[in-house]
Amino acid sequence: MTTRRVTLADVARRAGLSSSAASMILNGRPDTRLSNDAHDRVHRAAAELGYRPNVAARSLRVDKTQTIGFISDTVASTRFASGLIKGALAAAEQAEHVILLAETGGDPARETEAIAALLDRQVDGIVFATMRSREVVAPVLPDNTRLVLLNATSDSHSTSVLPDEKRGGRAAVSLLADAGHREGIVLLGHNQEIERDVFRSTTVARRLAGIRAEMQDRGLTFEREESIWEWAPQQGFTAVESLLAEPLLPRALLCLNDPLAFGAYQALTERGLRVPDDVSIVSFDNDEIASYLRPGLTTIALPHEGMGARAVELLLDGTAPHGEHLVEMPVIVRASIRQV
Amino acid sequence: MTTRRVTLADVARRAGLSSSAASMILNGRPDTRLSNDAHDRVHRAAAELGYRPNVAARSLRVDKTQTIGFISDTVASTRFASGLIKGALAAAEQAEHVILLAETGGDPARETEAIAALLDRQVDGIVFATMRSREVVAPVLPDNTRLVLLNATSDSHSTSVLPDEKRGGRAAVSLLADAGHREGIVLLGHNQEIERDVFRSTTVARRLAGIRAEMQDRGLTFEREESIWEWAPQQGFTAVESLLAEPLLPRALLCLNDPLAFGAYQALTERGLRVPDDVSIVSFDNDEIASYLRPGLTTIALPHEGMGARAVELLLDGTAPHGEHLVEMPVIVRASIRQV
DNA sequence: GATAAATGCTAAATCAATTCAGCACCCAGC
DNA sequence: GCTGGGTGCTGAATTGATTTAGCATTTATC
Repeated sequence: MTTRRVTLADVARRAGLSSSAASMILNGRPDTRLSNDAHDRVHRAAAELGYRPNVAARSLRVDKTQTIGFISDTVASTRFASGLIKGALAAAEQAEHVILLAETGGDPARETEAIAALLDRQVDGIVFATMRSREVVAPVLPDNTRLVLLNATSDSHSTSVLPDEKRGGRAAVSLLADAGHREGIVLLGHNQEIERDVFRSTTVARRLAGIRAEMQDRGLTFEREESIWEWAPQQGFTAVESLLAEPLLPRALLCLNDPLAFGAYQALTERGLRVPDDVSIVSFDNDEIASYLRPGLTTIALPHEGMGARAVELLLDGTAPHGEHLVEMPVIVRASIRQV
Repeated sequence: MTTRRVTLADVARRAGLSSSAASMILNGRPDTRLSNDAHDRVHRAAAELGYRPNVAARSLRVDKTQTIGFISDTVASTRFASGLIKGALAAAEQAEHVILLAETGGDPARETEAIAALLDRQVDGIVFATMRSREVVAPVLPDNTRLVLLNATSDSHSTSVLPDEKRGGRAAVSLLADAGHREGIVLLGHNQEIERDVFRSTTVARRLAGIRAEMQDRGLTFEREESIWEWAPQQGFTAVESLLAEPLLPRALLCLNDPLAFGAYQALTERGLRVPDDVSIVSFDNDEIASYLRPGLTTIALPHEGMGARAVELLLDGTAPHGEHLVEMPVIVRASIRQV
C-alpha cells in the first residue's frame, strides 16, 4: 500500500488544467494571463492533496535547491561550534532553506570531499566555518555557488563574518577601568606569537590589539603579562599560582578566555582569596562555565548564534558587499569585578 | 565564462559510447556485457573530466539521495547535542552520505515543518533525536523513508538508540563500593517524579534503577537521598551546603549529573573540605567541566558520538531489528574517589 | 548454409518539475 | 468578411541521470 507522493500533475488534473498552468500559478508567475478561477482551483487542489513540490525535480530545471552547505572544521567540543550552527539553522529556517552539514576536522582532503559532496547536491551556497578563527584559503566554487567565511578571513574578494574583537577587547579593559582599577592589572594568556601571526589566529590578535589600544587611551599599563600557550584551566591555574607566590598581589586579572579564568578562580580559592573582593576577573567567550562559577564570571561573549545567522543571511542576500562583517561581542556582566 | 558541470553525456561522448553504457559502467552493473575496453574508456574519461554525478537527477529516477535527515530538539547548549551530531556525521561520511540538519526547539509545529522540508528533499531516512531522553510520538513517514529514534523511545515498532543507563548506574555504585565505601553514601539528584514518570525521562529512570539494583546486590543503602528538581550547579551547591550543616558528614556523593557534582565541589571547597580525602564523588555525563575540576571528576560518560554513529548505521543497515539498541556508557576514572 | 544463441551496444522512456512558443477563441475595427 | 490583437490556456522541450527493450553483429550448432 505504497502511497505515492502527490505530484504537480495530480494537482493539475484535479484542477482541470495542464501542469504548466499549475506550475505558473503555484509559483506566482507575474505576467501570466490565467483566470482568477484557475488560480482558485489550483490552490484549492494543492491544499486538498497536500501537494509539496519535489525539490530534486525542480532543482534539475532551475539551479536552486533551497539548501545551504555548512562546512566546519569542528562541530562538537565547544559551545562555539554548535552556537554557529544553531544560528545558521535559525536564519536558514526563516528563509525556508535547509542546511547540509559537513565536518572536516581541518583535514584538507576531507575538506575537498565535503565540498564536492555538497556541490553534488547543488547547494545554493556554502558557509565555511573555522573554530580557531584564522586566515584560510577560500575554496574555489562554481560561479553560481556563493561562499561566506565564518569566523575566518581570506583574500579581499571574499565575504566573511567575524566577531568584533577589537571593540570586545576595548570593552574588557573599560569594565576594569570604569570599576576604578588602575594598578595591579595582569594580563593572562597574552602570547607574542599569536599577536603577530595572523595566519594562526586573526581574531585573537585583534582582541589583543583592542585591549592594548584601550589601555593606552586610558593611560594604563599592565603590571605583568603572563604568556600562556594553551588556554586551558590547568594552565590558568599554574600561572596564577606562580603569580600568587610573588610578594605583590594582583588586583585584577584580564584573562583571554574563560577556561583560563576558570583556572584562575581555582588557584585563588585554594589560596583562600576571594573573587572579586581580593581580585577582580574579566574574561572572554562566555562559555557555559562562566555562569557556573561562584561568583558568576563577567565576560565578553562570543556572539556565536548571531554570527551563524549573519553568515546565512549574507549568503542569501546576494547584494551584500564583500569584505568583513563584524558582529558585536555582548558584555555579560556578572559578579567578578569589584568597584574600587 | 561559466564552466558548466561535467555531465554523464560528456563522459559518454569522450569515451565514444552512449550515456546508457556510461551509466551502467560507472554504476558497476553486474550482468551487462560491455567490453573491458569500454570499461576502461569510460573510467578514464570520467577521471579526466572530473565527472561527479548530479544527485538531483539521479534521485529523481531511483528513490535514493544519499542524504539523511537529522532532526533534533536542540543543537546547541550541551555538548551532548553536538556530540550526537558529530557521531552521526562521521558514520554518514563513512557511508558516503550527507546530513541535512534541522532543529525544532521541541515545538510540534516546527517539527512537522522540518520533517516536511526534509521529505521534500527526498532524504533516505531520518534520525529523530531528543536531548531530554524521553518517550516521543514517532513521526509518520512514507514507507520508503526509514526512522531511527536517538536518545528517545516510542512504541515497539520503532528502532531507537539509547545509552545503557542501567549498566551505567550499576557502574557508578560499583566504583564507590569497590573503593571500599559502605557508609555515608548520599544520593544527589534523586527525584521521585522522574523515577516514576517514564514520559518525562526514560533514561534517568533507568539510571536510578541501575543504581538501586547495584546497591541492593551489594547490600548497601543510602545514608540520605537529596531530591533535586533542576540538576544545575547552583542546586548542587545549596543541597550540599545544607548537607554539611548536619552533624554527620557524608563520605561519598553519588551525583546524578556533572553540574550537580560541580556545585558539590564548590560547596565542599568553601567549607574547607577536600575531594576525595574528605568526600568521594562520582557522577554522570562526562561534561567538559568534569576534566576542568580539581581533582578531576570520576564520571560515567554519556557516549554521545557512539550513539550518533550507531543511529546512522542502523538507519543505513536496513536489516537491523526494531527495538532498543543500547550503547555502553564508559567509566571515566579521574581522581574524585578515595580508597578507604 | 541456415538457424540459434551470444555479444556489445543504443534508442527512448522515465522521474517531476519549469518554461517557451504558440494554438484557439473572442471581440473590435475597417 | 477578414485582419489584428488580446485572453486563457496547452504541448513539448528541457534538466541529468537510470533502465528497459531491442537492434546489429558475430559466433556456435546442426
